[in-house]
Amino acid sequence: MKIGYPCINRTLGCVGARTFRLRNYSLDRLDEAVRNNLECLETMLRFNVEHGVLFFRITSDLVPFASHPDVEPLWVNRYADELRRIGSFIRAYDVRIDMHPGQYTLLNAKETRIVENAIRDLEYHCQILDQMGLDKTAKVQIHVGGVYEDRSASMGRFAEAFGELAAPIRRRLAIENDERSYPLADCLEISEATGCPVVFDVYHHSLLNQDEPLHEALIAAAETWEVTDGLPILDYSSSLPGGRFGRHADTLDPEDFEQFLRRTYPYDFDVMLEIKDKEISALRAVAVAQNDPRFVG
DNA sequence: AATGGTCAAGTCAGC
DNA sequence: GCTGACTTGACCATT
Repeated sequence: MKIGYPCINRTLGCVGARTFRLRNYSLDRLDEAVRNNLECLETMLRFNVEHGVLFFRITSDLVPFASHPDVEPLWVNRYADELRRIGSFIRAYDVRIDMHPGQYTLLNAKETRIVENAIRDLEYHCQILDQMGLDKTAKVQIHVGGVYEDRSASMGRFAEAFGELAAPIRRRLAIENDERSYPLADCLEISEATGCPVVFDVYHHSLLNQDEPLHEALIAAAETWEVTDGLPILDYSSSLPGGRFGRHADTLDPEDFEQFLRRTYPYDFDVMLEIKDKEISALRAVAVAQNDPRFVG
């Protein structure tokens, strides 16, 4: 069990997701942003390794606008050396990596233009991981998408689009249960049809479920992972006290996390903490997990 | 230097 | 049919 956090580290001074407004786009600006982002990524990875955090989500903004038609042909191959070097570091310290494209990446959209954009976006994410020389345990996790007033047809469109993806993309994908449209049971059904592993989001599951007990849900999700996919990934967070539906907590509640570790014992997985204060919570989680025989840091 | 409006993209609820 | 929430960090124009 490795513990990780997504994309950003506020303890270190660097900004790892520098971007720019598209109207201000230039090759110089792109270079400046990407070189800065890669340097910061390396700094964050070093910090993580020093602190027992061996799981990390790389931001989708690593190369801003990477799947934009004007930008895409320029960036591929442009940063290959840097990506290879960072990849070597990741492999040397056996760091688990994932990426998580945003809400606009919809494989099951009805409009072909949207699906095409989604595929280009997935190509970008996979290119980054490929150029780092990472195997398929480095996952790109996405949500199933919209319901479009017909759940089963929309799940069918996802499975169909998935089947048509190029192999280098298909092998990296994982689907995650969400909190408003597709609960775990739907993801498992899609997984059955596609072979795509399921990232189990504990918090989403608490908001949208079919009353499965935690350990049952955990086992079912874990069974969708082949050995070559790596340890199952689990997204952990809790609700913001007093916050609106679905809001993530500002910081880790160590007692809640300790209870979570107890309740999931002895099942093994890598834990991504989706919590606002990022590395602060990750370090606290690492401290809590020190006594757990599953923990690797 | 600080502030607040705005930013590629889509869906869905609410009017 | 249209508008705004969703969620959220960073950019950038304005002061």
